[in-house]
Amino acid sequence: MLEGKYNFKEVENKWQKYWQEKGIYSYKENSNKPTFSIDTPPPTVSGELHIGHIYGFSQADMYARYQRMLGKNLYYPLGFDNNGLPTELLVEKKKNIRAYTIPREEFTAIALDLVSSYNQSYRDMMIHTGMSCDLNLGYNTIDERSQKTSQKSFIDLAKRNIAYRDDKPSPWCCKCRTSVASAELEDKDMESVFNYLNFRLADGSGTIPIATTRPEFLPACVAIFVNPEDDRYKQYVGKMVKVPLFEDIEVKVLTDDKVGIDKGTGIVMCCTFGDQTDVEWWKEYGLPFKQAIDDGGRMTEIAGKYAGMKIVDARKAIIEDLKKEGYIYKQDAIVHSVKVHERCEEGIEFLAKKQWFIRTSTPELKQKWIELGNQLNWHPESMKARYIAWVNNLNQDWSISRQRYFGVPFPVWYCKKCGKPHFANIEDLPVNPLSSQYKGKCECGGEEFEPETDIMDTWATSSVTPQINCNWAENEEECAKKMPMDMRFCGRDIITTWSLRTIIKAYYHQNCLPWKDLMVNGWVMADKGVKISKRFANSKMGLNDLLDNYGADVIRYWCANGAYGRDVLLSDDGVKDGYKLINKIWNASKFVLSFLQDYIPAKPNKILPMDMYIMHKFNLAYYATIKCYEDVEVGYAKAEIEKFFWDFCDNYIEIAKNRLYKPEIYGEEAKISAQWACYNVLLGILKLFSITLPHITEEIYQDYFAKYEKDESIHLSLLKPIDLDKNDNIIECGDEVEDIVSKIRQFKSENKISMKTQIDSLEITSQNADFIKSVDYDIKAVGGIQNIIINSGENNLKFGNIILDENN
RNA sequence: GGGAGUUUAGCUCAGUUGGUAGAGCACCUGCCUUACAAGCAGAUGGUCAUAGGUUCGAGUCCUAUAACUCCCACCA
Repeated sequence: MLEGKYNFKEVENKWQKYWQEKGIYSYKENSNKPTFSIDTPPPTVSGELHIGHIYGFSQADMYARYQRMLGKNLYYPLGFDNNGLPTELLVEKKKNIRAYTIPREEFTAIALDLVSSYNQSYRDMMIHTGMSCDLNLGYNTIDERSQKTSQKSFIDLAKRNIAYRDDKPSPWCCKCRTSVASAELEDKDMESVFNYLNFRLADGSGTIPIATTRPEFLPACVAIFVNPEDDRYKQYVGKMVKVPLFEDIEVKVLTDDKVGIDKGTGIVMCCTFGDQTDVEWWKEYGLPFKQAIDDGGRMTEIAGKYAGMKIVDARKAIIEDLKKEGYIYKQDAIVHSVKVHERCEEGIEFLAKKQWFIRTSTPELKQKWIELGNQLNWHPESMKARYIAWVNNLNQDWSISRQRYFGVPFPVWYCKKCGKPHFANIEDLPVNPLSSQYKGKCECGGEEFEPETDIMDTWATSSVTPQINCNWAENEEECAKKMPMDMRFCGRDIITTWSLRTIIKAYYHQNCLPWKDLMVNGWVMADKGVKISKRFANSKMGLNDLLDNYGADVIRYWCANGAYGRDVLLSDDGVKDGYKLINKIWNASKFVLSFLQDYIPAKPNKILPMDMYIMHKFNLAYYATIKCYEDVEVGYAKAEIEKFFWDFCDNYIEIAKNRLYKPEIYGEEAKISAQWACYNVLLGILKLFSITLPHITEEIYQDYFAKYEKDESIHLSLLKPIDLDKNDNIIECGDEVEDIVSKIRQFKSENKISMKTQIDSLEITSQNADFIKSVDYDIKAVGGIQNIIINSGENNLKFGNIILDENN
């Protein structure tokens, strides 16, 4: 029997253990139930989980629980993304080491060790927040199965010439010492200086003005551009110009309409490579290649006396010298936005290095991605527009190689003689080319091979999670049967990366969609415009504190907030809201069940009108709630059942309790009727609430209902409406009774008297006089009315005298 | 510059196919009522960002404008 105050800590802990021990959420391999498979996004192991993760996960978990309670067998794994740069950076930070300074095996060992302790804490947190994934189905993106899948994917694509190797210039982070994909870049406003330089014409006939923020690129200057329409500079086109400080370099003045006439001086220097435009010009005009900056962000040999300096130091020194030599005629301080690497916020450079790319950006392919995007069910629908817009703007192939250490190696060796790549056998995967040899000969006769030292970007693995889940690496037939998976959820920030790339891989490998439905959740904002992130992990709003102060059910209640896909502002007040509901559920259940202790549920011969009414009203709420879940609107669903629940407490229980308390007055039959209604409605409410609030509902279910309902857990029970005969007017009539009760309360409130104060008479005129007559005992009891007179006619109430208690 | 989103009560947000503006919180007035004062009952509060248009009728549809947010492009 439920007693005392609700102790969420004890209760949540108890059932979390029970669910794990009993395997309540386990996937049943040989079940005859239909499977519902979820491609859970493996959270990136890069620090602490925060409320932002839980927000997206718990909303998806609610949809998963809904599917489970429709009788489906859930394939609902929880993987972890723990390879690649984010994890490597975490290891470097936590262990205070730099990956490139120690042997790779050593670093990997340290990383694996750290990763496993983080996995454990992530898993625990998922359990503590009431997630219903099957932890036995998990994977790590660094484990053997994932590596095998990623490598197989790579070999498959490379052999079909969909993956290719090229040394086209691509974004490079000098701090992380690796190439990065353009999708991993962010804009950041930086203070800088616009330097106006006079370049001298080679024929000594004068100077031309050029403005630059990056004078350290002068040694890599390969051309000068003006706009062909710019009359000011027409006479210089085709002339040679000496590069300041590097006078023996002479470059030609060319024209291109990408040059903005009113930007800077209207004359641009093209260097290899200051930015994306330089790359394009270099390609288009076949300009020479000069590398001024190395992997680590230092000046190269060609920078002469500046060689070896860091970029910023070289810039300072060069500006000094330019001033000394009289090249600078003006300097303007500006703030401009520059591309930075999202992981470390360091400005990126463009370096030409051999990288592996996957073809994604031809017009035909883009058309395909859009077609596939249109076949996918997006929740909410509006998120599709972001995807389509992104695909339309795709202009670069996807670079997948990274010059880092902790990740999936490329299973490839290059012939030392001709450079041709040779791939590992699929059966041998996973393979690390650094620790194994290529066994074979090259067509050119070469017998010596060089292993690839790069690793794959984390996205190259994260984009094959459906294939990992569906066992593609081991059994292609099984995978073909299982794909597309039913559902995937992710944050709106990774529509462009994770979703698109997973769609691309599924298309290339299985020629189908990776999933049927995609749920895209919004962000938790710490403040207007500030996304919550790991920085907030240890704040008052950190997960541990929230769990400690409020418990998982309250947090989940908060997560089921409003329209799906919207951002939400985190505030203490907002989180508190759920506490009230939990408390109410506890008290109402405790109260109702106290009248059901000696009751054995069975349909009674006679069901009283208001009892019939509340069951019909529950069914209405039931269907409304189900409709919301069908629409993947977990917040609306919660709101629907919650609305009904408060109505049930404040109106129905108030009516029923008189009959439950006093069978000697109202009769045993009236009590049994109310018990039947209470049993069914409370059970129904708990089941629907169990999706949002898995702990308190399980506690109440196990305390009372389990012995009759026989399900091992409320979470394995089936959602269903109460079995009732059709009854057309019951809702209208019952609502009118509630309305009359409400008016009685209003009357008492206006007269500032207690609700229990008696009124000697009430004259009710109603269009449903017969129904009102049939429940007059309920109205009398709940309203404290001594005599009721009921007439047929236009709805109206006439109150008699208030009977004042002389003791007051 | 291109695209997407947002703008409704003091705050956080709902508002389906056009038909009398809603909830929770806060505030105010009452109520110890044999589950719950973390409760109950009731009241106050809105030119639905602005300006036009379509319509018998617009928070909702159309056009324009403004502010904020995000994505992309540009950032010499």
